[in-house]
Amino acid sequence: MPAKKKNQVTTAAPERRRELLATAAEVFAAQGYNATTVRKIADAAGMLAGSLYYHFDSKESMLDEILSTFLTELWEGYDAVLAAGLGPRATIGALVTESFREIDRHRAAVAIYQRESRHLVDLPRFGYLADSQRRFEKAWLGTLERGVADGTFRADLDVRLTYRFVRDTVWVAASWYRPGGQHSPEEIARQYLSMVLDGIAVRD
Amino acid sequence: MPAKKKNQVTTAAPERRRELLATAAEVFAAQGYNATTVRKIADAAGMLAGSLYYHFDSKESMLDEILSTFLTELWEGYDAVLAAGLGPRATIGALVTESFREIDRHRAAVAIYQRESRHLVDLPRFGYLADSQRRFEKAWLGTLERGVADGTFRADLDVRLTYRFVRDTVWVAASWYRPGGQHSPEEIARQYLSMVLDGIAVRD
Amino acid sequence: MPAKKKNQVTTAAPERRRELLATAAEVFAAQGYNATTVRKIADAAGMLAGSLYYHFDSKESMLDEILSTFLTELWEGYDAVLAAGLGPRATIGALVTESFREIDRHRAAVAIYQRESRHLVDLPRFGYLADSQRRFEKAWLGTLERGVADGTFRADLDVRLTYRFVRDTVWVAASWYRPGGQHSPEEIARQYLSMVLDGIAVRD
Amino acid sequence: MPAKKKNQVTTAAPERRRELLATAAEVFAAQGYNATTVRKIADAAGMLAGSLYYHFDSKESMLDEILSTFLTELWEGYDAVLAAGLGPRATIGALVTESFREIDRHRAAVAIYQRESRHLVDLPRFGYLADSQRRFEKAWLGTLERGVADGTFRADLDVRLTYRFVRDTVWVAASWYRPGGQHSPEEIARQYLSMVLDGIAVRD
DNA sequence: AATGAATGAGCATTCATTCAT
DNA sequence: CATGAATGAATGCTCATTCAT
Repeated sequence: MPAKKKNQVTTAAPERRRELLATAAEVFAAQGYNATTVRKIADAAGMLAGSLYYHFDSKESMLDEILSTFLTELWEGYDAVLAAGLGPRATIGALVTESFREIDRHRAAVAIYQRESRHLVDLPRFGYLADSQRRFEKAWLGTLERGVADGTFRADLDVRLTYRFVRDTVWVAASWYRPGGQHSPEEIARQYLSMVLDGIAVRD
Repeated sequence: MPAKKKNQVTTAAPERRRELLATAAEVFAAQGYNATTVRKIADAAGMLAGSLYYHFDSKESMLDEILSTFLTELWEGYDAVLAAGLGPRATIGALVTESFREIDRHRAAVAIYQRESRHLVDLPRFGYLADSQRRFEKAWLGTLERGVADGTFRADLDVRLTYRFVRDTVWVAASWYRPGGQHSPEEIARQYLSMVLDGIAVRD
Repeated sequence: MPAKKKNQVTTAAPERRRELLATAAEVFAAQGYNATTVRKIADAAGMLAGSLYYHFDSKESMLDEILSTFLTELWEGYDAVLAAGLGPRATIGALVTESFREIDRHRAAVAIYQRESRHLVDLPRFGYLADSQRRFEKAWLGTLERGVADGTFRADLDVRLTYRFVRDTVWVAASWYRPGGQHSPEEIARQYLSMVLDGIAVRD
Repeated sequence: MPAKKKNQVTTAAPERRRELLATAAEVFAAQGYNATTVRKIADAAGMLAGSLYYHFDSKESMLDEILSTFLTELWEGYDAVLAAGLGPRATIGALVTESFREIDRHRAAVAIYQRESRHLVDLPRFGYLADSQRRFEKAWLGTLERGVADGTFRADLDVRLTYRFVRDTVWVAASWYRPGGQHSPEEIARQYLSMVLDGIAVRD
């Protein structure tokens, strides 16, 4: 969705570009977008601040590219799950698992998204964030409602509240998750699903 | 904007201070601490930027006072719960309920805390944040472990993971909760507890 | 020379005014005029910054009154010396002695004068500083020239250089002189005169 | 304003730094450190205020570099004199001459030093000023004492008073001295020495 | 591709001053 | 006389961005 303008040299090392974006994403995630100066990114990349402008139009366009790349990949995964025609419980399970895989792959982008998306949504350039949020809500809320309708999920809970609960529960994990830790994304997904679906209390 | 006639001389000053802090907290919560300029706070308070310095030493000291006031009140509530000698399940219930009450009373402070505490911890001035986090973990993790030991909570889940799950689940609500909405803090607490303890799936 | 305007209440405690000016002079001398905030003066006087404006029009008018009071008194002393019709050597001696007496009485004012007069001269309000400097130069330089003419002072020295030498030698003492120290002003004057007139080397 | 064509690449940078420091020193000397705004320095250098921060960390670090550069050079000269093993009278002569040469070379730095060193000494960063003052006193006072002991200088004068007299007499000259004037530093030194050593009065 | 140097807008903070009470 | 609260201009400094080399 974000347009890459002014890049006359499309053939020039897209590899370098990806490296620089990964570096920028780490710094954004660690310090926050606003608190991250272009100089810090440049330091981390071993160059001078001005040199970054050869590769990117602006600090904002780096953020844009980081977030849009992440969301594009996220939706590839989600769309595959949603197209599989699974039942409500299996769909929730697959979405949660897919989400933790994305957290594993794009930890920095997810952390940035969590922290910054609320105010970015207002900028025209980041309109796709709002689109994504709408699709996101539709996918999760719809699945929950289908599950309530067919008796898979409890009918005595407020569905919107439940949606927020499940959504937050998953994504907030990006704030403490570190790739390569003791739990694999799939293992974390399994435990989270178990808690969300069956609760933490022992059954009577 | 809130028109408060000046009280009988002696109570006037701390009242103004509280008003200004409430204003600042709203702006910090809405825009983030770094992105909030002193001018924005002053605008919201109907005065000029420099005038704020008659009441406060610095922007940072406003943040400090907002957070420390909130944490002081939070711990009054938590300490009362922990001193009550309840069982694990009732303790978790009371902590969750108390937490949502605090979110109701200090929504802005909680949102600020969520967004900023990670990097503030490094500043000596905000050392009490680290103290609070330690006590927090001890209270929640301890209660969960007691519950696993006495058979209240499931033993097949990773306790640290469960701790994070419950903790985040509760506090992240500050990002969407709006006081005066359709659910009271107690109602939200009840639904959250029901999800966390018993799960969202219908029991077989 | 500086006009005291807007003091409707001329009968009101001139004593208090003098106290406040003495306080201000000490702070100006210790920290420099620019680095002295009105609040520091008020602190030293045991009141709030705004309250000083009941007594004085501005920070600058305090400075004005301090310097003009000092110069008025200085010229009373100098004029008496110059009117006495002494010879060049006795005149220089009397001027030096009188100068150290002024340093003793107005140490703060002298220190302020030394530090600030150069740039104050440019302000219309402080035009009397330039007048004073001209009269000063005339008195000292004239006396030196008379002394050279009548064989009292050496003719092989540049008179202007000698003038600056004697002038600086005396006044710079205000930067280290502390009233009530081990040397009286008269004793310091005697030693200074001895050095300036006869030199520090032992005569062959 | 001083048009220097860019040197052969490598020498360019430190040259610019030196130019900017010279400009800053002139403004500091003319207006006082506190009264000098960064914008004034920038104006004098033909750039914007913010641009100075590409070259220097802060206004204070400019002052620091100006003073430490001056003191380093001063002590090179003084140390050479002190190491020469001259008698007291020749040592005083050489020190005075060297001092006027430094005033000639670093007029602005000397004026700044005179005006600001008293309060700068308290800042840890400027601790070297106190060191320098101690060495300074040791060099001059020691030489005077040696001179009194061997009969070169008068024994009837207070040595500390004499020290202050000689010290101030020399350095205060920086406040009126203009390089390129009618007297060379050496000529001024000769006249000063003649006055200090032999006095301005004609010998009986 | 990258550097060095500069721009210009904006920021937190200070401070002399004002004024109703 | 003095206070408490505010003003508004200025200050040192930061930072995204530009651009000639």
